[in-house]
Amino acid sequence: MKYSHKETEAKWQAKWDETKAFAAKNDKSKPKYYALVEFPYPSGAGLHVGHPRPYTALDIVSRKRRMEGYNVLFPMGWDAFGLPTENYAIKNKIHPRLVTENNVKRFKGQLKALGLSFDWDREINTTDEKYYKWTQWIFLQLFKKGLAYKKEMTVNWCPSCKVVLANEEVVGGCCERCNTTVVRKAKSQWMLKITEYADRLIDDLETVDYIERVKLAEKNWIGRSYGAEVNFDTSRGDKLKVFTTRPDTLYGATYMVIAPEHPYIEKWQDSLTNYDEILAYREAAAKKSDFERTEMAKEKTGVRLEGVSAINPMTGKEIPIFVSDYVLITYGTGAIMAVPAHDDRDWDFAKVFGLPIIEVVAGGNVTEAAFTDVETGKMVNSGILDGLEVKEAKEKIIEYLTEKGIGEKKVNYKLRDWVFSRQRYWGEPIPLVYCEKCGWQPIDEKELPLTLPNVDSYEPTDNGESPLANMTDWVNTTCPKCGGSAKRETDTMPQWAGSSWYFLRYCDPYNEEEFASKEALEYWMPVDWYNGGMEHATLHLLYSRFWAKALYDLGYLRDPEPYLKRTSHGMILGEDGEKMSKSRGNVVNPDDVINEFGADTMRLYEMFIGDFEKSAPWSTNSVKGCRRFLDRFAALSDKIVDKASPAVEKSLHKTIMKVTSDIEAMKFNTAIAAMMTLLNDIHDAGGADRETLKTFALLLCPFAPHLAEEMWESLGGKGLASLAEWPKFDESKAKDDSVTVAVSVLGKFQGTVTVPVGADEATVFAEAIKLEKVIARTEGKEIFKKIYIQDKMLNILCK
RNA sequence: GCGGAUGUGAUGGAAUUGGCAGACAUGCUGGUCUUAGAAACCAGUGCUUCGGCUUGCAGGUUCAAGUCCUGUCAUCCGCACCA
Repeated sequence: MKYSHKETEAKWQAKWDETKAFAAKNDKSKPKYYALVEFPYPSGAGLHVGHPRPYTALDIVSRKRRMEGYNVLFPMGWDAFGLPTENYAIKNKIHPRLVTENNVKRFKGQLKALGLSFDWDREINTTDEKYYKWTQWIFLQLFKKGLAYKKEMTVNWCPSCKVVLANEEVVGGCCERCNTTVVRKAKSQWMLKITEYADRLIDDLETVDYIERVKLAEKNWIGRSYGAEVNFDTSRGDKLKVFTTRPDTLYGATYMVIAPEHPYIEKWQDSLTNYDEILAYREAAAKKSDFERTEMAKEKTGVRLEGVSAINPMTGKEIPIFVSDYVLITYGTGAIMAVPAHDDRDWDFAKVFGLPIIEVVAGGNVTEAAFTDVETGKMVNSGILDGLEVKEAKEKIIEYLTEKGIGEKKVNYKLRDWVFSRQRYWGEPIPLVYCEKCGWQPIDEKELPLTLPNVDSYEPTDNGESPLANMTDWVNTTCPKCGGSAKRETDTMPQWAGSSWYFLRYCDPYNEEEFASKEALEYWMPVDWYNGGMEHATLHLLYSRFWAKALYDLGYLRDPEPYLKRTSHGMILGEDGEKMSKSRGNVVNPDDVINEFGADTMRLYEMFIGDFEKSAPWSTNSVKGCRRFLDRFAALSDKIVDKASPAVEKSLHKTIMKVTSDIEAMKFNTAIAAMMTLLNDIHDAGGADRETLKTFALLLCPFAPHLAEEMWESLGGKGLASLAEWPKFDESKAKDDSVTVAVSVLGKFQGTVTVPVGADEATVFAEAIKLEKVIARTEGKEIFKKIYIQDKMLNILCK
């Protein structure tokens, strides 16, 4: 059989489409399997060779599941709201909807060319009104549940995009999208209370099968830490509250620090003799971006509050209070007790300001550096805690503080609430109106979707309002509660909104009454296997788990976790080993590869390139190797013999075993290597029988489906290979009858002997002692021990 | 600084529980075919002074270490004053 990838691919893609071979049926008699890949943002650049890697991997899993008899849901859609489209639209004066349409068309064509077995009948698009109706609806449920609130806050502001960015969108102090340095700006924003779910987002990780690094990334991002809140009396007669994870070191607190934005600065104004100096420091801190602020981390700065001091509750000593930007207003209480002997930052600060460093945990040398070890030290200079270990001291002091009413146990998180407002056009309108009398009111759910009006210009206004703010017709409305005049919210939702629940919509994509029917959700959810980028572990993954939990709490979902299993793929790098980028000029275009070598080769190579979880550089030469394999496979149809040799039969069963288990373990590269070995074996044997080749075609089908179908058909296979039964192996046929056993003398390898499988030590030894090298090594020596691992090795010890 | 990962031939990478390091592929060398090239096919391919030596480096545990332990170096990624 001559292999022409263009013909073969066109033929089978058409056939799959016609027969709707991969449509997920609502057939509840079969066990379901929901495989999910992250839906792409349809950018103008088209598909990138990085995209097909995760898609092909889960396509392989999905195809195998279908062949194993599962009812498989493997859907695809478009996460199409977002900044690049809007920026492109502004620049080229095209409506973002049109830009999106074109990009989707391009992406879809490219994905189809890869022969991915998506159920295109369930395609969704986050910018579709019928879709974002439900994004808005879910937002309203969150609002009604008290999970959305408006807050005046300093936000990350990108002066170029003129948009507020979430912390997660700020990379190295710069806008994730345009790389402009981000500044801080006060703005009233809609926030979602993801922090209310912090504990559950951590604790429920125990119930799911995520790869460890994803769990760790989420845990670190949420950053839960246990400690205590302690109230310090001040000379003003009020109390200054701090959070600390080291209450055990309380005796060593020799000063306190508050954040520049701390409200007590105003409160204490009349007592502060250097108020102007403090205000000047605050202003200087506010001008710095977060990035500059951390850049300055090496040098500690600050100003002492003259006129107010605090009392260490354990020592009774008066201690000074400082304002310094190394304390953040957004974490804990915005104030700390400083223990320079046992905290690096406090130590640095104390050195700059000549503050006392009092050791309270023995074990280090606090004149040299802070001693922060919590495992080995013993408490000293600590009154009631003396002699205790750190852990014991922590418990005892918290008990004491609680009893005296000075403090209490407290848990804190690094996770912040989610800034949910964007001053942009191309996003879901937030379905709320503001009434002078009634405050913020949700619009009537019957009015959903609240659609994006057409505007003349998509550019944000200079004062940072969304372009929608200029649409007075749209903005002015009536209050759903009192009927009086009211104004719509003109901010839109962030790109993360649509992707926070899309996996639910796939279950029932055309439902106009609900975001998905309970029935569909209960059949398909949760997602059985979700693969996606590592970069989403702390963003999309966390957000969508949060929404799923909120919907669960509201009774819309049966399970509190949306994904049973989460895996992550490595990046595909350029041939030079660097990240692919236009500026480096090392981008490989998938269209070219498909055109020259075919989709099957592309798929195979993407999987053969290396360990799925690790990044790997592209190599055009290696692509050829995959094509060569397919050519040689196709040529097998000319090498049909009546009966396969025993060697081929054994190789076949070994390969079925290997491919079957490797797919489950995401070891696609070794699965392919196993099939290459089978091909070599058949080749060496001069061919194989029809049934062996048919089985081979089925094994290859998830990886290179077009050629596999062609082969299957030419060998007389019935129906589609893609829907045939997954091959079974016979373990007894995969077993070897004889095995080579390695022989060592004193741990050094000397040679091998071939013995029947399961041979005992005496048999192996009898053969081994005939080896020349073994004779030379053991001659005239006393053999005092033999170590034999059945079927593997024999080690002879002599002296 | 903290957290995570990775170091194996010329290259991408294989190698359950410690048990023949280098599967599979690329590249390279030689050959067959061809006027020639490409393709295809066949043979070879870690290094070696032929004793041996080899999984970043240095130790250790073990009959046996790429794999376990200690230390160290390098690279990549993420977070970044989170008290």
